Amino acid sequence: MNQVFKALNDPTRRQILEMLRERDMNAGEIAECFQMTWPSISHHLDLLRKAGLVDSQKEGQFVWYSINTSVMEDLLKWMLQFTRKR
Amino acid sequence: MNQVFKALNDPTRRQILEMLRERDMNAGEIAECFQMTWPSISHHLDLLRKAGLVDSQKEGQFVWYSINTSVMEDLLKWMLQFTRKR
DNA sequence: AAAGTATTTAGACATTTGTCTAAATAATGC
DNA sequence: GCATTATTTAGACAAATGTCTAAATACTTT
Repeated sequence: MNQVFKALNDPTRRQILEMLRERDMNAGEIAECFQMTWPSISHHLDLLRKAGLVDSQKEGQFVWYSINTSVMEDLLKWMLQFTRKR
Repeated sequence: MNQVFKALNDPTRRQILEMLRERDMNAGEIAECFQMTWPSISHHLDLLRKAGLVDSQKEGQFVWYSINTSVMEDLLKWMLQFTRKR
């Protein structure tokens, strides 16, 4: 869970998640959406993947990224404890 | 929203929130639950307060902290977008 | 096999973060 | 008013983080 919170604690990574919510994207497409070098984006994707928030799959020269909502659902459960009555 | 994610990105602060979910506590009570100096806990409480996740109220020499779930609900909304079908 | 495209790895560097100690502020009780 | 208790502020410091440039890896096309 620690890794999930860590991964979400960056605006670039959260934006990547929001983009992947719409459709799967390859690393290059993602990088082009930001004014940041490819290695930086690659690093962000790595953190998201390690946190289990995205999956990656190599297809030819491209690496496709997709969102993995199951971890997000775990986080949701953690958060729900605060909104329910004590 | 940035501040909220920042505040949640620390195990001590998350534990404080979980404790405050059960009951309001003063700063000293909270500090005693951790093997950490009071100034460190005070700093964590400050970040939680600035993120809007807790409220504080002075009463005599004590400062009472309580959880504020409205910000947590905003976060919940952000998160729900990922679990719903695209 | 050589050149080109897509992506990651390695290493450096400045900034941010979490913790500490020491000192300051504020309320209470003698 | 002085000592005691509760809490915060200030300042220092090591560790973690986000970004960059340069180089490496892997696949494709010629």
